[in-house]
Amino acid sequence: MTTAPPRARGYRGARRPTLKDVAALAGVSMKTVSRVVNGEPGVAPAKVESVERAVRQLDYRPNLTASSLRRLDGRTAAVAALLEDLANPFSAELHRALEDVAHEHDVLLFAGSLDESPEREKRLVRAFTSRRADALILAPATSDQGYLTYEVPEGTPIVFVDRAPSGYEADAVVADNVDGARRAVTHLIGHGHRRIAFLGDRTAIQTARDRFAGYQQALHARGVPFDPDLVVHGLEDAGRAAAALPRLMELRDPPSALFAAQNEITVGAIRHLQAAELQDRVAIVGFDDFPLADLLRPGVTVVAQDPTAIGRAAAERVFARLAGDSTPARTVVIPTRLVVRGSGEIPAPAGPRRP
Amino acid sequence: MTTAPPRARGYRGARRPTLKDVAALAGVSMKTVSRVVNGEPGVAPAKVESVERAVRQLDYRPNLTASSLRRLDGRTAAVAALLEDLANPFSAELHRALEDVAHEHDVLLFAGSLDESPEREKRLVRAFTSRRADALILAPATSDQGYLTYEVPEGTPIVFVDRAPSGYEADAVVADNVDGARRAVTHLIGHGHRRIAFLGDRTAIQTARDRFAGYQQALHARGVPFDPDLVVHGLEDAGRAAAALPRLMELRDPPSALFAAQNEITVGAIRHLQAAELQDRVAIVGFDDFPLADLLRPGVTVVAQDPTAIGRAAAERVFARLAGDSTPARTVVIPTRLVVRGSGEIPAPAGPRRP
DNA sequence: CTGAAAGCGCTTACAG
DNA sequence: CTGAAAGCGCTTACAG
Repeated sequence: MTTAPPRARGYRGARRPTLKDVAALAGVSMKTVSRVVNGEPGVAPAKVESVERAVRQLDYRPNLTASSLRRLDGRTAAVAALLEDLANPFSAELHRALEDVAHEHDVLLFAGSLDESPEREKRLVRAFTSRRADALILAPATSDQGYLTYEVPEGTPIVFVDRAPSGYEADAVVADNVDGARRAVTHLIGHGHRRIAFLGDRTAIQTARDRFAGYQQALHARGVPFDPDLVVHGLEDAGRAAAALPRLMELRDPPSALFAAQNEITVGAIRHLQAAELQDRVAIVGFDDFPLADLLRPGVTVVAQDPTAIGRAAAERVFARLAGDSTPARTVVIPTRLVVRGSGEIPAPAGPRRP
Repeated sequence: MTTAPPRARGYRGARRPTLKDVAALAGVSMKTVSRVVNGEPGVAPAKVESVERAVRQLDYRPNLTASSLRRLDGRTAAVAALLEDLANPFSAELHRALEDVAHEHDVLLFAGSLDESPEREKRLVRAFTSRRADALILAPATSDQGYLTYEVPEGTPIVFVDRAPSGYEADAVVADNVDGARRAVTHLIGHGHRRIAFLGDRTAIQTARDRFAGYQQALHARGVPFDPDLVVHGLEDAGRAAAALPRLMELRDPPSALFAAQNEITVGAIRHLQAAELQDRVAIVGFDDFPLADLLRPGVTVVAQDPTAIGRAAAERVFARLAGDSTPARTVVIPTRLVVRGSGEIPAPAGPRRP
């Protein structure tokens, strides 16, 4: 209990007043109070007045959980967002964009981090469903979301963000990962690099596989040989990314450029490059923008996703579905943008490598 | 509606099954199903078995909003966090820490950004209260929270984070803003600076005033004259902070050091220093750490708050109150930490200023 | 324009 | 160990 000072008015310490209490004080039926509280028309002005006075006097606040229980549509005006990690700037910006659109619709947001844990995803989906969230926005950690079929009622829209669904048909808003990665690597090739390392997250993650595919496609398109020694998967955080670099840089024929396929990986790689004083000699392009990328020296060239646009688009799909849109599931692809800042334009060292 | 494939089992397209449906299928009373679902002891094993079979067959999921409506304690197992801006790394980390503790208690989190808007704060407090959140965690945008007395029922704990309450008695978890600012400025004085600018947020914000007080105290303690020309308040974002610098640097007697009293302000100031190529000549210490502060050149010296510690402590207060702790409201002060990285150790230029 | 009765999906408070 | 009845705070579906 917080030790609040005694209340100046209204109920004090007693149970919260209910519709019934307001009705009794105003001398009308519960139904009339309900009409006034919900702004329904067709109530005599005098009764409206006396209900409003009673509401003020009692500090009455409607109980939305009770009203949603009885309402036919069962809406709770709450939507759940299940994202990768709310502390990561990508998820945080996405979350903020979702909040802004939800706020326009007077809808609140539940939020949860999945941390790449399929179990956590299932647990949270169930928790939000039990609380009757009106819709789910999901950046899945599972590789197959077939379980949603029996876990979530059909009336509850699900919109996937960042990662496309698998085993379940639903709207999705994703970045063009293959194309973005291709552009990043093509950019490096354009600056003369032929030894380009791939630094990626766990291959269980679809977007990680897509970015790897884009990397391979870019090499192939420009006739740059693919060398598995330059590929590192499974870099789950900045620390592991930094730790993976020494081995790469000590190869007989080390990479002259790095493609870091996720923001944490980019930061980890740069931390190592700076520690080894290689930041002006080894080129790097990252996938995902991050705050302050422009303030590092050199500035960090990235393929930027637009988490705000992704979030807004996802929220718009949610509210379209809630408004009754029953067209087939669609996937919205948000394009990426190459942001040139310096690190990606470091040229390959001149050498005998190219005939 | 998402266009899910036909369900393999359970209800399909029909309404969700209820306790009553399970009871009918299992051939027991609703009360028995309730007992099994809630893990209450004292049900014959055979009945447990047949209830569990019916639950699986129907894909029954209890409706938590209904159960919380009827329960005596009325708990919804949801807590609301009203923070400054979920996209700001400080709020995002704080939010994540809250989530982690809540998750340990099987409690979900509602989240909202206040954007320094008192109206938005009141609207969201009401929205969360209407949804019967079990507790509120609040980084207030209002200057007086007296309205909480009649807006939030006494049984609902409120814990303030980052900013202390005013006009309302409640637990709070805050950083030591005065002391942190004092240490930052003392550190700059220790490197010979006597012309130290203060770059602060709107003075309507208590923490902004506290940090300004710490700045003044440090000057006073070391006998450095206070010059109002070196003080800029009202810097609401990085852009305004950057835009405020030219005027300062063009003073007849410009500052040799900056104290940036918030992370966005620090970033804005650095953006200007880099653009003007002053980053190696003008010292800066920021309040609040931020990601990549160590990777800038020079590294950015900051007085770091610990948003994770603040969040954990706040969540712990919440769950202590929910568990029945009725001791007087307390304020937990989380100490700050000076993190030396280079920008704060740039010495004052030698000059005739000091006798 | 207004209200009495029933019911949303659960748990409580009993009685057996 | 089990269940029938009542009720949480609202809205629905009526009837007047």
